[in-house]
Amino acid sequence: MSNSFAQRLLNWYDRHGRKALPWHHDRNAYRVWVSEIMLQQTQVATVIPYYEAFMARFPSVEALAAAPVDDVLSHWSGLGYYARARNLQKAAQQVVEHFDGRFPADQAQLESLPGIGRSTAAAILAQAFQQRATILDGNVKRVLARHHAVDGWPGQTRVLNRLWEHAEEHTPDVRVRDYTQAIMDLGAMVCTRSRPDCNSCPLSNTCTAHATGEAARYPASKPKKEKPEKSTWMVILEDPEGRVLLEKRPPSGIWGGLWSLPELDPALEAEELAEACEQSLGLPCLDVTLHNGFRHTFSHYHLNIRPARLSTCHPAAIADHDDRRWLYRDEALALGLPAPIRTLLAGPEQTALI
DNA sequence: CAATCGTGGCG
DNA sequence: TCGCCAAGATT
Repeated sequence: MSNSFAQRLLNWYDRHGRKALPWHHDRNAYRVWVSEIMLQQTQVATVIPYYEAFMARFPSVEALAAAPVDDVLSHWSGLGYYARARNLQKAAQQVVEHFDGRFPADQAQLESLPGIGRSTAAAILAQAFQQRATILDGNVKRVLARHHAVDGWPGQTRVLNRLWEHAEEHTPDVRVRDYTQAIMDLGAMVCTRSRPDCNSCPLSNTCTAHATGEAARYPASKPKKEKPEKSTWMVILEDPEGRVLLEKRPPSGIWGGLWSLPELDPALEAEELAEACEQSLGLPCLDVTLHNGFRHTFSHYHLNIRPARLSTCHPAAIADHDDRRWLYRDEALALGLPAPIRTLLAGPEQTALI
């Protein structure tokens, strides 16, 4: 099968593929696993600096399992999808406890670990254990949707199953590790979302979409729906020494497990902030300054953040607690904070009215 | 099955 | 400025 789909891809990979990414050296299951989790819905260039810092701090599955969860989250701060970080540590603890610190070379056992689904388990099998397994990420979906002219949005189960079938049938018995990297690289470098470079593609001869000049039409885009607008008050409560109050967010939901500024009811009027602050936080509010609001865009809604800086007297009335702490701003920035909160705490003071 | 979960880059 | 979406998994 010297001219098979897989073989053409491997020949292309030998010349053009990416072989020097940070998780490509000292390759073991732990390093591959961490990279795969970080790379979920996250671009390679974004991941690289996070990966380097994370591996320096947590060089082994044992180190990760034993670390304080806030430490793990702080290394994830800014990456998004924070359930990945919490699941990562849970899985590390399970690997240490149930598998004696060694990742199982088995699809079902890998999928039993939190945060590892079908594609990630396959990636670990192929990349770390060189075992035949089939991945299906965004790149592979795009390559296969074009090559086989698969109609419909890949978010639909029906379409997804068809893509999985194509992915399985192309997976070779030899050089699976390189093949897995190859098909992702082709999607990232040649079969790109916009302006695919079909002239450089080793698969164009057999590509159905290319034959009809419709490569750009695949895969079908997600049906669009309106994004709801939500609002919130984010309160910078500051004591005379410049310390600010942070609260640990509940483990699930947006920014789960991260620290953030206290939130107040979005229905409140600006004039009601002082009283609401005293009631919900139990501290006297001496002064209120409103700042420019800004909008943070999520994948499925927009959050209008209205910051207010409140001053209070010395906070000795409230001792630090597991989920409530007074911190200087540089200390706060060292915690796991959502990106908008980091901006708010680090940014210049703005005094314009909302 | 559809909704949820972040952020930054890019056209 | 804005919509789309990226090495998906979970509920």
